[in-house]
Amino acid sequence: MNGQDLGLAAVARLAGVSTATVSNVLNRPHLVAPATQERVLAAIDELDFVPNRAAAALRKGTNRMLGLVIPDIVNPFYAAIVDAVVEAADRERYAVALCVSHEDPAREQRHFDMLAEQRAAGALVVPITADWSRLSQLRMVGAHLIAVDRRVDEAEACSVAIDDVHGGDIAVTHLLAIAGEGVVIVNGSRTIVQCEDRRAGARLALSRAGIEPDSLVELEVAEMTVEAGIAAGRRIAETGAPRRIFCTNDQLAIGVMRGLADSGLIVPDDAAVVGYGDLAFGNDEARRLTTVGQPKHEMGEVAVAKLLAELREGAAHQHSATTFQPHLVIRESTSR
Amino acid sequence: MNGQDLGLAAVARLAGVSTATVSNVLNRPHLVAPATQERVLAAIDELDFVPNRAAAALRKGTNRMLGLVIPDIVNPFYAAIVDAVVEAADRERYAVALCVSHEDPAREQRHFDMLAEQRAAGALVVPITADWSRLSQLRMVGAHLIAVDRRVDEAEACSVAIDDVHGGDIAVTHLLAIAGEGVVIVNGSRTIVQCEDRRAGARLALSRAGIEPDSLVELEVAEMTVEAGIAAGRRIAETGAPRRIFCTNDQLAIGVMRGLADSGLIVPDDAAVVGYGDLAFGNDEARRLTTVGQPKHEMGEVAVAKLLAELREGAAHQHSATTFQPHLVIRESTSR
DNA sequence: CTGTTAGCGCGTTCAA
DNA sequence: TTGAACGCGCTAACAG
Repeated sequence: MNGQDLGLAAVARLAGVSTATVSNVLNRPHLVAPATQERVLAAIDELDFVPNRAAAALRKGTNRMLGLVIPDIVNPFYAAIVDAVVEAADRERYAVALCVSHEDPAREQRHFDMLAEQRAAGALVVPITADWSRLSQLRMVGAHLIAVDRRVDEAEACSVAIDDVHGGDIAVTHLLAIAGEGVVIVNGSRTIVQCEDRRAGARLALSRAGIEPDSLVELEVAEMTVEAGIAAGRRIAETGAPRRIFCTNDQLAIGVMRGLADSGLIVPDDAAVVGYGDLAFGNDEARRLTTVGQPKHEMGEVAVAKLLAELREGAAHQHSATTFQPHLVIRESTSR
Repeated sequence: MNGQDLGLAAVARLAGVSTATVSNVLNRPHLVAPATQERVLAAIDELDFVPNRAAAALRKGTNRMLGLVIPDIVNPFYAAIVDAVVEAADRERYAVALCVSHEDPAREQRHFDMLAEQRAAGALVVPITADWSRLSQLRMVGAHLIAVDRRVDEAEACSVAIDDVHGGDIAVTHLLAIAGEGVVIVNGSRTIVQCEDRRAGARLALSRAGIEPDSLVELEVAEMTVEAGIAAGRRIAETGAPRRIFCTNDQLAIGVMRGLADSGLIVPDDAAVVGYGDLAFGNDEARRLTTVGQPKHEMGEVAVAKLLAELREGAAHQHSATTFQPHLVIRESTSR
């Protein structure tokens, strides 16, 4: 056990072969005679040889590493994506450089620069703005990019995203099957794409059911938090708004149920509530909430798969955009 | 804007200087005359030159990258640590290679191998076993290791950890100041170090108050979940156990409050409950829960600081173990 | 202050 | 099937 690091050469010397042969047993074992292989492996073991990826990266111009750029790691939605990506990458022996942009474009830019300098083979990115051109520097050095949780023109790049319109659709379609009149949506700002899409889906569901979409009662909240949900729930109870309620995330839904309870309205008896996200919070209210589940893990896995495919295919590669369909997770909050 | 990558040499040629000078303006600008610097920077800009870290890493034998090995990323406790680490590393222009061991030693080993091959400058690791010797391979290639959330002998390595004994102590000391008789602890398996430590702290608090530690009523649960907490809460209500309750994590505490409520016992009027962790769940029950807060962010930051210090100091470095003191976050669940 | 030079460890020709 | 030799892009001496 020595701490020195003489590289292939030392191994080659000990095994009585050339460095090329050592390199071959490591990377293209089929080209080396079994006997030689064994000798080399023994030498590697003997010397505790650890291949130097930096040298390989320099030589090959690309590194067995990929970047993952997300806006926030504490958010369980992104955490789930990170989990999936890291696992898929690990399976293929890729390192994952995690970058958290915190919604700061300058920081995001620095991350791209860094990944470019590392000669990362590619990057999975949840961009904080729609300005895809900022990603050009990564492109330049041959890195490949996949947009995650964002749909991007197939001329630009591969992307994976979740169909939020469909999510809103199935949520409200489900509500419409429950006895009652009218539907209310508790939504965040419509400037957020996801919020707008979920709303569009809700209206679509109404239309399909032969109901005027404008009859949808809309409650917009500034922050999509439990607190805002509570306030919304109270307002719904007080104003006699519809008792079939679609909340565009789970926190809002949990809050709404509380707000309703404050006014003596019990879910699901007096009202039906659907949330969105199906995030694993530590409480069991979430376990009672009917919600729209997103295939986060699958999205992460496919993102990695797309990236690796793009690397493999080279110039022949055709970008593709995959959209995942969310699914309804039916639980107590709508069981009447 | 070309996609080619001719390196320092191209920049040097365009700026009419040598490669060494270009390298200097990048890494030691103070050694270069301002005028020259400007010319070089202009050339860099002109060619969209992106330095190649792999080459630098090869040359220097170490990479501006550090590994972060954790058991689980979906767990908000680790997510918070990742957040802190990534931010601190980013500030120093270090890339962070995230590895998730999923409690699998073989996988953890692969991660270490990979980090060694990448010639990561160091790694922060939450080891899944106490077998510190397995980390020797990383050591060998000059990587430096910091143990996170684990206390390690200072002869071995630097470490950062949280004093769970103290956490149990302050939790129960707080409970003892509330009117009532006896204390019950709802705890996970004592084979888990954290659980055992929190219990020890609880007993310590009793002793200090002149109470026989064995009077502590102990409820052990198999899984530290909300469900288990509910069951425990019911049991407490039924058996007339003490109404001053210390739960060794927040999920248990939330469950206990529910279980008590099922039997008509209202917190804080009929019982006082303290949790542990102060994790940001999406519900506001957590916002009402008195709990033991852990300085997760600080721990992550200090871990990075220790690593960078170790890198800077070289052979002169003395390992150190820092223990963070948790603090009580007093909220409604104990306000009587 | 700047240029010259010599590798860092590896992968990949091309010959043998 | 194996070996010799070159160079990937950069940094660190050292010289000027």
